[in-house]
Order: sequence, then structure tokens, then C-alpha cells
Amino acid sequence: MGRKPCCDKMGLKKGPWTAEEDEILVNYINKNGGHGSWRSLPKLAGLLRCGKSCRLRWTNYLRPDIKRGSFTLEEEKLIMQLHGILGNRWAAIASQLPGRTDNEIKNLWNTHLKKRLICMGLDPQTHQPLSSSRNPNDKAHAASSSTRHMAQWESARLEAEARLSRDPHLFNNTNKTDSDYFLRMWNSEVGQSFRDVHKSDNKGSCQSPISLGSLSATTTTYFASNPANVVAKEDLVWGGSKKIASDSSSSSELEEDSCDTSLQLLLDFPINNDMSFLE
DNA sequence: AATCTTAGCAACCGCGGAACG
DNA sequence: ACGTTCCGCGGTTGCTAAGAT
Repeated sequence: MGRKPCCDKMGLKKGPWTAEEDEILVNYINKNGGHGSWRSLPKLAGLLRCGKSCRLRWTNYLRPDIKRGSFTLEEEKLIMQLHGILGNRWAAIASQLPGRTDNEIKNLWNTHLKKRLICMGLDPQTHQPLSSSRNPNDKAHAASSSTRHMAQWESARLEAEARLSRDPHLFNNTNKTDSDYFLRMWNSEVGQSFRDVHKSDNKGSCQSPISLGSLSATTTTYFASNPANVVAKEDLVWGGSKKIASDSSSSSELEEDSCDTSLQLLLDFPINNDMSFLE
């Protein structure tokens, strides 16, 4: 006794959406101040689609807040690092990139970023070096890394909260400080994942949603590094990135550049145990 | 110019979990 | 507590355009 079929067998349309269908869907949602029940929407709007298809079309394409165009270098880097923490949780990653959809990020990952990691000799799932990711002895290393990163996270969070309590207006300031950035991240799903890892770590188990192996130095160092510093290092570590950043086809060009060890330098930036980067 | 290959992207499918009766 | 329905997510597929041969 399986689930009822969603839309196939019902004579509903599948495949690419036409401009007319888009218009009907957008008009309906605008007119009703929201989509309401996706399941009943197609009928009410007069569309020969299933609710699922409508939802997908809306969330991935028609939503007014969708950011169109290529990913910036910053976005790509952020995705890489978030993936190191969250794994294939595209929706969670997308929540950190306003205007980007999970589908879009997933596509970017599968077409560019994954290859880039492989090219660098890193396992795209664990972000660990391909050779050592199979080495059981790396568990201890990964665990100690995560502990250090945890401390960095916590320090960054405390500092950010202290700053926020001193200057509450900062939170609404568009020119946010890096500490505020940490605070937002900490309070987001990303931070939650990190806390989950720490929790299970304390219990002496690795049954967290994210394996310790996935918490590479690579990943967490990104957050422990001043984002501004990372940007400043671009010329050094993302060789030729200026050209790439201004080029919408950056991804394909980066494929070659990414094999350069300079990218590795960014991703394996040494862990900074003092929190001076917050200054 | 024709054909083949590859990359990029939109859309579909099925599963799991939340909500509800 | 249990069954059903709905929604959201992640994996996968398939179409199209661009590039290579």
C-alpha cells in the first residue's frame, strides 16, 4: 500500500514550464498573498500541474527574491566551506546565501565545486585529502581539530555577543562587523550543526549528524579567519581571481587554476589559536 | 557542415518528517 | 498511539546549448 501518486497518472502536465503557466502561477500567488496549500493551488489557479511542480517552479525560479546570475567568488567560497560543515544539506547552505536556491547551489556543487575539490586531491564528501580520508588514524586528528575549532567558534560567539550588547545598533547596521557575522552564523543552522558535533564529541561518540571527519581544518578555519582577511588574501591564494571574479564564466576557468596549490593554501590556512583576527 | 561530447540547468522522483485527525 | 496527508529536501534525470572533432 504505497503513497498516492502525485501527478503522473492524473493527466497533469510535466516538463518545462511555459511563460503562460509562469504568469498564471505568479498572478495567483500575488493575488492571494501567498501560495496557501500547494496541493490545492493548481486547481484553484487553473494550472494543469501538480502542487509539487508548482512549488518547485516558484521556489527555484519565480520567487521575486531570487538572485539571478553567476555565483560570485565569495559565494563559491562560502558554499565550499559550508559544505564542509553541513555536507549535502543544500537547503541549509542556501539559507546562508540570500537569493540563492538549494537547487542552484546543488547544481553548482555538482558541476564545479566538487570537481575543484577532487582536482585538489580532496574528498568532496569529507573535504579530507583523498589518500588520508581512508586512514582510520585520522580520527584522532579530526577530533582534535574539531575541538580547537569549537573553541574558536565559542570565542568568536562570545566576543560578538559582547559587542552586540555594547552596541546593539550594530545588528541593524548594513556595515556589519565580522563578529556580528560570527554571531549570525552561530545562531544559524550552521552554528547549530557545529554545536551538535561538539555535543556528541563530549559524549565520546561520533554519531553526530556530521561526521568528525567532515569537520576538517579546511572548513572551520574559514570561519575562524576574518572573512575580510580571506578577501584580502584573494590575490595571493586564488591566483588570478580578479579576472575570474569579474567574469561570469569564472567557474570553468577556475577549474584549471584550482589545481594550483594556492587554493590549497586558502583552504588549509593554519589554525589561529589566538583570536587576534577579531581585532 | 555534420556529428559527437560535455557542461549547465530545470525539473522530476521518492523518501522522510511534521502536522493533523 | 496510530494512520494519513502534505511539504520540503536531496538525488537523479533529461533537455539544450556550446564546444570539440
